[in-house]
Amino acid sequence: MAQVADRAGVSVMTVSYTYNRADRVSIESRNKVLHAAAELGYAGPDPAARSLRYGSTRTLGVILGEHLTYAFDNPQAVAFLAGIAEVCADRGYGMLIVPTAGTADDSVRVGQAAVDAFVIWTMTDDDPVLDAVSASGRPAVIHGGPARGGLQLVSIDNRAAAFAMGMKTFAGARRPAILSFPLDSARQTVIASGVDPETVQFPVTRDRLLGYRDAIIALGLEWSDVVVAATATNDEREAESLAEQLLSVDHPVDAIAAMSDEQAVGVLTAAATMGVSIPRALAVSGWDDSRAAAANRLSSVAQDLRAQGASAARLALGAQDEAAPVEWSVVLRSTTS
Amino acid sequence: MAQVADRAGVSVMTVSYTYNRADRVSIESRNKVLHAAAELGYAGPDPAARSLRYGSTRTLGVILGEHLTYAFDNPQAVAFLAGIAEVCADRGYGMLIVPTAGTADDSVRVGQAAVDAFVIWTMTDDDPVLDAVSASGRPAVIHGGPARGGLQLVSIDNRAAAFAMGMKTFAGARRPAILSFPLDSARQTVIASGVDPETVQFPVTRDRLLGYRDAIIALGLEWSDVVVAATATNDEREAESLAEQLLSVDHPVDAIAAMSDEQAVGVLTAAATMGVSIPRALAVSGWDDSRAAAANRLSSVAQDLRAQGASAARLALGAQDEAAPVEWSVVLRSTTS
DNA sequence: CTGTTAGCGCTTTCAG
DNA sequence: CTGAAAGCGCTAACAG
Repeated sequence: MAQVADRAGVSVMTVSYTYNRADRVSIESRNKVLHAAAELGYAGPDPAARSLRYGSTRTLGVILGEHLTYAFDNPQAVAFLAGIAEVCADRGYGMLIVPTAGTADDSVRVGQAAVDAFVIWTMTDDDPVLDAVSASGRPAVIHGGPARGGLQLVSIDNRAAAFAMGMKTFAGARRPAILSFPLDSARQTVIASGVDPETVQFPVTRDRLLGYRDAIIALGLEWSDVVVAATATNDEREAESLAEQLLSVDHPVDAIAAMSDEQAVGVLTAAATMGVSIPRALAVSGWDDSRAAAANRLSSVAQDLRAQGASAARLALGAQDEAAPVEWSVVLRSTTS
Repeated sequence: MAQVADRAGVSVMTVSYTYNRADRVSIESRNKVLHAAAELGYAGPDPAARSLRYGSTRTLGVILGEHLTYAFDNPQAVAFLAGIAEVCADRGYGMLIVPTAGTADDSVRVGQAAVDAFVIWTMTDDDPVLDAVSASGRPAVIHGGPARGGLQLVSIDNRAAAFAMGMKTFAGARRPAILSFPLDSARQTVIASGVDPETVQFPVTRDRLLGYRDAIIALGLEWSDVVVAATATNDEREAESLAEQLLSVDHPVDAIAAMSDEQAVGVLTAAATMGVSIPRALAVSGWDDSRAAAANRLSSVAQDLRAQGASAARLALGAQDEAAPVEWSVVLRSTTS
């Protein structure tokens, strides 16, 4: 900038004004500056220097709890990100994806991220990255959970929603089952019964299991009999194969509540293949009320992830008045009776 | 940092060393510093100040030519992003998504992005954002196109690949058609014949149309007879509905080359619904050789978008030796004869 | 092992 | 409308 000022025969302040307060500069000076800049290949004020001076980077950090590949594979996460992006674009903020690799460096990266605030996508309760975020002293909003002192939370009440949907899905069932997201960071495919929801590290998954358990108990069924099948990723085909297993035993399950529409559609495919009648012999419900849910006439829990992303971003960037609880609803179609 | 130094009774350099060259500091001083930092709630060196001092932000900028929602909806784009993220995570770089809104501000945002280099995902030839990138003087790698002086390019040879696949898909056909991505930024759904590929603004789409035309001509068919159906987005259902139209006329088309596997699967669904035999009455080919392609026994052009993302990121970040052309191949399954 | 000095490129403040 | 001075928080380079 000093060079440009020299060449244009003005002071640095005139150059600075030219880029920031065009109205404070005479057209004459302005032209001289722009000329000199063009000759020197100067493209405008250095963003890093500005950030230092302003004390703000005008950038929002986004931390994905899962490996980036999983995150992008997950339509819910993608909708959430799109909501964040919308707010960033709107306010002229950049959106910095902090790449986490599940190693100790992650915390370092969080500390070194040049951002004004963070939005965090679902992670485990004990993730050290959360400590790094707290330590950084920057505002942060977590989606899903875990709740954490000083960090704000944007989420539907997963437990209540799971309870509501569980009451519909499991109504009249004798052998209900749950198709779950992974129960721990090992992400192993498991089929088990009598799972203690409290041992699950992912807050969203835990809350949903708790809600389903509430429903099971309210319906007079025995939680310890309920089979929980957890997939490694949110994958339709994996869900299909698990569902086949659940349906091909002597006393097959007669209701499956899934944690995503992708999983639920996999269940429907398995049922179709095996000639199991829906919802007579098997009730099925999904989660998120995606296009796939509507297309398959699937009952599903509706929530607007995109709006939640936008809301989380606004909150992180300093909107105070947004503590309104997030809405959800149970959408009943023809896969539950 | 000065405050921490004061409180710890050392100089600022000792504080700086504590965070950057722990080995250059005695354990004693180190502890004093960390104590003081903890008391003051100091979380380590300010990233913005560092960027200024280092002359580098350790952040890679990513510019998506399409609206973010489309970009995230597109599995190819997502794979590409995952490849970039991988390299960033590996090198400790941040990944800044520059939100573009299709307005004049976009160029401003590019200029103000605090990044060392850019990776750009397919955009139109005349996008002003490209000028902003050039003007910023930072290294940039474009995926797909357009080629641009000074900017590097990572892409398969779309024209050659389309030619190769066209020769297989259209072989023996009498009424071939092409299911295309949008032909211009208006993104309108259109069905037309005799489309001039050169008028198409998106380089990737243009090159593929050129390649298909090469094949049509090589097979002795008439390009002006060939129907080009362009979808508004890369959507399976939209492709299905377009395919239904192409198949429900008096002389239905007998070969459809699509530009994505999602589109091609939509075509297969339409054919199944209408009882059209594949590949006897209708040959179909897709693009990208996704999991869906394998699952549907779909012939498809294979390319590794994730690897291309990684390669683009490395190139942007300064790898010199990577000018190797990107590989692709034609995978023939049972939807072509 | 620790400290001093200088300056990265910019903009706020205040004075013409 | 334009400019001079000061300093944002940090670290390279060089002493001690």
